[in-house]
Amino acid sequence: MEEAAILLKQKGLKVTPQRLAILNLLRNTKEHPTAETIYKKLASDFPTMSLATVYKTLEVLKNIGLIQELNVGEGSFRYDANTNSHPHLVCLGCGKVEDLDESVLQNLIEEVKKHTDYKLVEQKLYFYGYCPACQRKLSN
Amino acid sequence: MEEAAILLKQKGLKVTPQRLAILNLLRNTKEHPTAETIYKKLASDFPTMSLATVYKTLEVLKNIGLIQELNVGEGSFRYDANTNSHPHLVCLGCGKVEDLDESVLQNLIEEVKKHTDYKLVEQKLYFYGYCPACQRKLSN
DNA sequence: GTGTTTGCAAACCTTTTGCACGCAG
DNA sequence: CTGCGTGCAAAAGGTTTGCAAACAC
Repeated sequence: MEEAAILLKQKGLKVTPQRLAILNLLRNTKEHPTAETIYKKLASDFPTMSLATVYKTLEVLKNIGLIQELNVGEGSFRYDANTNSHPHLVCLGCGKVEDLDESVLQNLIEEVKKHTDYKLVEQKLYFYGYCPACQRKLSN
Repeated sequence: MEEAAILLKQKGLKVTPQRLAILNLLRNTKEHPTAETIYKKLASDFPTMSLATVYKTLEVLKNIGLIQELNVGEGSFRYDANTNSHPHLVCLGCGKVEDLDESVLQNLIEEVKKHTDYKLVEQKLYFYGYCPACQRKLSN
């Protein structure tokens, strides 16, 4: 049985083709797609699947901690199978969303802890700028 | 003439009571209100003002850089007259949103710059946790 | 006076919900 | 078989838009 199916079963969820497809799609991409994007990408394999099912599935996967929801500030959510609340780097030129690593995150958290008496639980960190390729385009 | 009016005039905008009220409200609070909250707070002074006007005004103020829009991840935007893209601290207990200072921000940005070749322009940083008061409530 | 802004209602877009049918276990 | 999951359509919630009337300048 494939890994995604095992993960679902472990959490006591029924393993349906739609759930497998959505989870696998997220686990195999670095693109942080929206619900709409996921829906369209799977439309060819699951022509009858509704957008509501995508949303319901994302909700379930989020609740059991297999994926996380990102809010880059676009009016719709993006989803990520990397559930660390790691920092994201958003390119203002081409719109792509990349990850920054965990080690950077730890340093950022340390810095904030020094300056607050909040008990920190998680964080959503988005840095916006231009990726190397877009920087080159701009300088032309 | 009051400061808010001067700011509007400088940007070539008509100075209307609604605009003044919204801008002043934002400049005199640390609460990061939503459009809805602003609307309700001003309802007693401006009973005929519509929510659409609040939104249109916020859009205008945002475009000329007098306020910024925050997305804490609640499904609605919050607004802030502090236009530095400073980090925010969100209390998971009581929902309040506080600011972290500029000096912390500079350290955070330095750390990220060390690890990326993006040209950074701005950032949206939200740290979630429990404020001291909510920590006390939880431990009871 | 003229063009911008307001206020209302309707439209919009993403996300959520209710419910009958269908499939996984 | 039993109940959870799906698909459809309708609803919801926040935000945006179109347009006529009102107002700033």
